[in-house]
Amino acid sequence: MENGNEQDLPILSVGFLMGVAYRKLSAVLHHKLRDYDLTPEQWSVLYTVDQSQGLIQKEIAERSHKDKPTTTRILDQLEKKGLIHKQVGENDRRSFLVFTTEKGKEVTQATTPIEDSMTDELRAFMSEPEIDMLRELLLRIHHHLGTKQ
Amino acid sequence: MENGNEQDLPILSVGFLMGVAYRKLSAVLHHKLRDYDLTPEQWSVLYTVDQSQGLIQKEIAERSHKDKPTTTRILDQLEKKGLIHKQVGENDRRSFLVFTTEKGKEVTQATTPIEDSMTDELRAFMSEPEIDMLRELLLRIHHHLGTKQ
DNA sequence: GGCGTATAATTGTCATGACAACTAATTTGT
DNA sequence: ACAAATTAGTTGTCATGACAATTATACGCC
Repeated sequence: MENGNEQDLPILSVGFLMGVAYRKLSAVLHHKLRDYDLTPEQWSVLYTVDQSQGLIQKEIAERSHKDKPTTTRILDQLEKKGLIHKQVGENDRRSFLVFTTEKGKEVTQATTPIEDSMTDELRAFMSEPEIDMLRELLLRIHHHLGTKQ
Repeated sequence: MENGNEQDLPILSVGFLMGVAYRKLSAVLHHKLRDYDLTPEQWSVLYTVDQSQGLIQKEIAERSHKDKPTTTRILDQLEKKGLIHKQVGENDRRSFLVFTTEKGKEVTQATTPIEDSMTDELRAFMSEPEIDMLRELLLRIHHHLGTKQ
């Protein structure tokens, strides 16, 4: 039936367009990850942990751009799924060092190509320079709008 | 102290960069709207209703790119705040026509310049052609990745 | 005209994210 | 060395968004 997009997108501000585009990208990735019982955000945290074993949660939060409560909860879920484990820090008993389990390493290996394939989705309708430009503009927003975090 | 962004952004995929940029834009707009007790998403629905009085919820959902449950809940809040009111449809008693109240019209008038000013934030570090390009690329993602909705 | 299907809206559940408050451990300042 | 301030992490609440299921009404087909 193709709803047709008759009057489409009355609000054209960059912020709202970005919300729409972001949710579509997330939905596509979530769908691609369906066999692994991982959300896109869980994937990003798992990947971060896998790349740098033994980070403390604060560092994971910074690298995956989540606040501390969100990071705690996502790590809880990854732990429940047996993908990561924590180890109390020796120097600082307030913190935990986080590592991927064997299963976590396997899942990361299996899913990283899936995340990579997201760029291919974009290549279907964007040139390589356009993708680079988009990435650069998003990074610029990230670097200039940082009030907090 | 400026955390310094030492190792910054290990995940450089467009999807994750967009999530980060989107959350920053939302946070800035939310902050600008603080005096009006409106979230960015509530604002977008209020604005949509104000622009086209008498839409049914399904149409509001389409235009603001939210699903029906989300639209219901945001409208509930706008109604609780006295910014909109619903009216049972004459032709179709399943649906409601939604209108802004006087207060809703005033708030929309007062806040629309705030939303407009978001683009000025971007102009601080992006040229006008870059902003146009960004908007166009986001729209292209919107139009090409539409599995559903 | 009545039954089956489609549609508008609501409700419920879960994940994420923002924010505030809190606990426990560590560091600072004197 | 001890109190005050800082830091790591957790918990709670709320808004949003995705998804599934439900209710009530309307439509279509025979």
